Amino acid sequence: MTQALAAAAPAPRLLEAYQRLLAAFGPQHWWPGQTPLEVMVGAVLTQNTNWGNVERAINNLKAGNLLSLAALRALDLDQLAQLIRPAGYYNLKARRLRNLLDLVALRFGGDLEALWSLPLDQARQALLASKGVGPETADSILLYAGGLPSFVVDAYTFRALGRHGLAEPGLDYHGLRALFMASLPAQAALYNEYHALLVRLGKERCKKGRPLCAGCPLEGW
DNA sequence: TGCCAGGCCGGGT
DNA sequence: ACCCGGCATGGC
Repeated sequence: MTQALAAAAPAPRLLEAYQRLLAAFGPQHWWPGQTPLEVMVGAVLTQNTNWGNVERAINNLKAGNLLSLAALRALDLDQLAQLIRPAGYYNLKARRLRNLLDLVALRFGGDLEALWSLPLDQARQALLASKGVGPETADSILLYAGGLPSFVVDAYTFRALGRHGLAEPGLDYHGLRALFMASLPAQAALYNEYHALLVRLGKERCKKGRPLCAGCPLEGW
């Protein structure tokens, strides 16, 4: 009974974990990007890639005044690839960006509000239909560009929840996302901060470079 | 110097 | 249903 309850009721722990992280690290002010389009571009560019490299790529686009739907779609694939080269996987990501930009232009008439206005599941499916947009990229776009309450799961989330026993092992992306969304009120501001805090936690390293630091906000709890 | 970073896809078992 | 290789740059 006690065990069943503990396994079936992670909600209070997930909320308390959030409160601890927020108390320890403070607000993270995500996403680091000013416009919805910039956030979308960044979401693709940051796939398996350090954010510092993404910033270089985005700065290239900004420097050319290219950070608009029309300007980006006017580039040919090789030009785009060279501009985003610092972000790595640049040929691949140029195609992925093009797919996504085409989706916005052709299916939504270039109006992102038309995308955000859909029911969450439909907006998510629309993004996932774009080749190169997987679950994390889709949820990042929905949450950080669209302001919709779609929880973002990433590698840090898996590690943190596993390490601290906050979710049963073996949950996949969908399972973990569903757990968060069932455990927390559906508030974009909360999801925004929580994911950012989990990334912050993941980036924390003790001085020896090991993944678990003394003084971790979730340590021994 | 090697390893890693806010994934995703396609092909093979 | 998993498992794996490919994709690429820059920082530590």
